[in-house]
Amino acid sequence: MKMMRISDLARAGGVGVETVRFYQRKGLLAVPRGSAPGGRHYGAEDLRRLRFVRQAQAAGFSLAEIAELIALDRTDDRPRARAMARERIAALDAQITALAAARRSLARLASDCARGDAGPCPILAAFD
Amino acid sequence: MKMMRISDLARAGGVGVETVRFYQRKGLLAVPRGSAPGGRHYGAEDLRRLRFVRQAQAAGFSLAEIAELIALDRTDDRPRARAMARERIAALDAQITALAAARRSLARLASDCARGDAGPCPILAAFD
DNA sequence: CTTGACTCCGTACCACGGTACGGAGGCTAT
DNA sequence: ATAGCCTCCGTACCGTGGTACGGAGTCAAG
Repeated sequence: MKMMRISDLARAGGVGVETVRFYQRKGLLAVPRGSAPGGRHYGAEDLRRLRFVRQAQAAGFSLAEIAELIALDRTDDRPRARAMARERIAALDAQITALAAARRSLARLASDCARGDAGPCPILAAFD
Repeated sequence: MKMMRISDLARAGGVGVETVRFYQRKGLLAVPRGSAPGGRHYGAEDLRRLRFVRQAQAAGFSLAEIAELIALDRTDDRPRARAMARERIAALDAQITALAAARRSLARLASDCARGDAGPCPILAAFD
């Protein structure tokens, strides 16, 4: 687990080395202790953070918001954390609803455009 | 309905004039017949297209894919239309599943970080 | 002690989806 | 007929989230 180099961290997190460095610049990941050049580079905590960033992104947070969440974690600012979670949940609900509606429209489109069907394949009317 | 100017079309479609022009450049919207400068500019068909673009975007299609869909509509290419719809549905299913999972994690986070609660508010562990 | 693999660091570049700006010209009302 | 608002058109710029590149340094193995 210890003595990970940046390339190991990147691989473990499922991203590229350049992406790790990009996250470091954005303040999402700590840059390894300036000294200790030959010793440890990254540890379990860094991987935890990297995974958090990816998951939070999947939840729809922007990198700026994720930076804020990390700061909140350090300061243990519960009210703000709660607020951000609630806001995001509301946005997620709206998004899920919209995607489900789009899915229904597309399913209808796919069946209307069935191979060899004589009826119309009204792509432009798909979302009416 | 007739004699819409670009600003009317934009308003009706819920976008800015510059966005309409951007879509025209991308081939998503027809640019008004070069002649007839004082006469009609845009009609119901243009608004239909504009609305289609926005809905298709909401369904997760990129603008390039939307351009392809419009071309498919003109050529009535059913197999391809079906394939694109099916592909998008699969992506949508994956995305909806991921968002629902994220939603659950956030709901747990929000309740764990309840105001005044003495327990931990483990933001970084939210997605474990 | 040189080669190769790796690090750090800065800068530049990319795709996507817009958004803004400035100039030339046209329509309409005063 | 001139002001004001609109159109068209090209070009430039923006934020987001990366991705690539080139140089300088370090480290271990051959």
